[in-house]
Amino acid sequence: MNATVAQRIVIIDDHPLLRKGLQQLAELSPDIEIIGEADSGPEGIAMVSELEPDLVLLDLNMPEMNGLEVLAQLKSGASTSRVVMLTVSNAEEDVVAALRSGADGYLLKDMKPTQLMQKLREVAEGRIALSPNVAECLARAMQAEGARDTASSTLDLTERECEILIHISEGESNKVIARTLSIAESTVKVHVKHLLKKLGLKTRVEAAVWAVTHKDQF
Amino acid sequence: MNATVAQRIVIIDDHPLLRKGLQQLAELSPDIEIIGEADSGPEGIAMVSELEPDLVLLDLNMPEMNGLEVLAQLKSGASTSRVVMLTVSNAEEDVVAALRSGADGYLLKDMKPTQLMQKLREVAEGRIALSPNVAECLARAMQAEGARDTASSTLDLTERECEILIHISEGESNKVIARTLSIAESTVKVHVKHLLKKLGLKTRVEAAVWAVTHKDQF
DNA sequence: CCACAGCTAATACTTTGGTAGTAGAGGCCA
DNA sequence: TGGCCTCTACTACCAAAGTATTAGCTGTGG
Repeated sequence: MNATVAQRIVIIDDHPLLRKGLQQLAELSPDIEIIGEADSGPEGIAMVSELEPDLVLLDLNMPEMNGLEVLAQLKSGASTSRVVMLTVSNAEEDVVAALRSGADGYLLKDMKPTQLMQKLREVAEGRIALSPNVAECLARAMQAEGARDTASSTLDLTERECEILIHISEGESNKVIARTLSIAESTVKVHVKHLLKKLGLKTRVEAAVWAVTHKDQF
Repeated sequence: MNATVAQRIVIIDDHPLLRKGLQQLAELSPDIEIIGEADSGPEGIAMVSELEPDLVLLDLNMPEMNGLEVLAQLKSGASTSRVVMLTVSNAEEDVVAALRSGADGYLLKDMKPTQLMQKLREVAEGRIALSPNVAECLARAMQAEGARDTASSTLDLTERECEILIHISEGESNKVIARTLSIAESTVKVHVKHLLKKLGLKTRVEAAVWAVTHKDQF
């Protein structure tokens, strides 16, 4: 293949210790060369646009700027670098979000060093690198998504309904909601009835629980 | 001081990369020697009882066996090793729990290597090592604790009340709860009234929200 | 201009929730 | 044994929630 030239890699990770570990590992692999390290998102983005590495290893959990944001910026910019997430989180949401945002791989930090190097070589060949667990995780996410599509799909609450749903989730009664919004209680009831129908629920208690567990997505 | 002999250290952490980083670091410090590595709690406990290191570096988030459990076992056993948590989490609860369980330090993995080494030397001198942020975190925890003592303090729901609270948080009506528990609706009402009083709430909606946000702690 | 969607409001009615007080059965502990 | 707690259950009453129907007022878009 194209193993004649070493892969040029940039690491974006706020953990110096982990960066040291990767460096040491790279020294043992002639086909892999670490040409830059950044310990924050913004710094990493700058470095990537300057060095144009073949591969970016990107941590998900960083202070200041989230890894997913960094990923989005890298992928929306002019860079042609491939980006592999290297993180401790194998939470479904993170995996799915990363891949949706165009990540070229998702590896967990608890991999064995030799496995990790192997995966990086696979990425160089154009493949998508996934830790073993992550594949399973993806499968579950797909299942969950399927279930969701059959059930809900209609999350088109009006502004007013959203507003009232929030008040419900704070334990307020129709009367109180009416007072704080300066409308009649009967009006609040109408909105409540509508939002219950739209969410496929039967009582405000279910609505409250739904609201707190699905916080941001409505 | 007693810097004539190198500190003998055991690392318990499931991240090989991080262990490599620490090793490399230790090679540069003549007064620190890593005599063992374990990538799981049980393995680590066995290793500590065998090697009797001066210091144990212990990760908090590990599969199989939680770092706090490992800490508890180490501290309850015959070992005289000092134990320092080395982790990514600076969540208040974790810090507080670790120190309560007898940890001799709490360091974050995003420390600079030189700082880390310095902290380890401090531990050797009998001091408690804390990452800068952690101290602030502790202060907040203490404040929160004070507030809690004045406000709640009475989380002594009976088994039945807990059970019913869970059903409420799943949106079930008193009637349904009664049927599934095979008791009268009037009895359910009694339990609901009691748990509302104990939690200082007014409606089942508030109770439902409280339950989902405080999930495990009741 | 008309149709449509969203917000408003009212009335009337049923169901559910929450409070208060009383009370019996069983377990636990001093 | 007597006191205390938990779980059970009832009655009666009032407040809150939810349903159904009707309807006026806006603004947007075909």
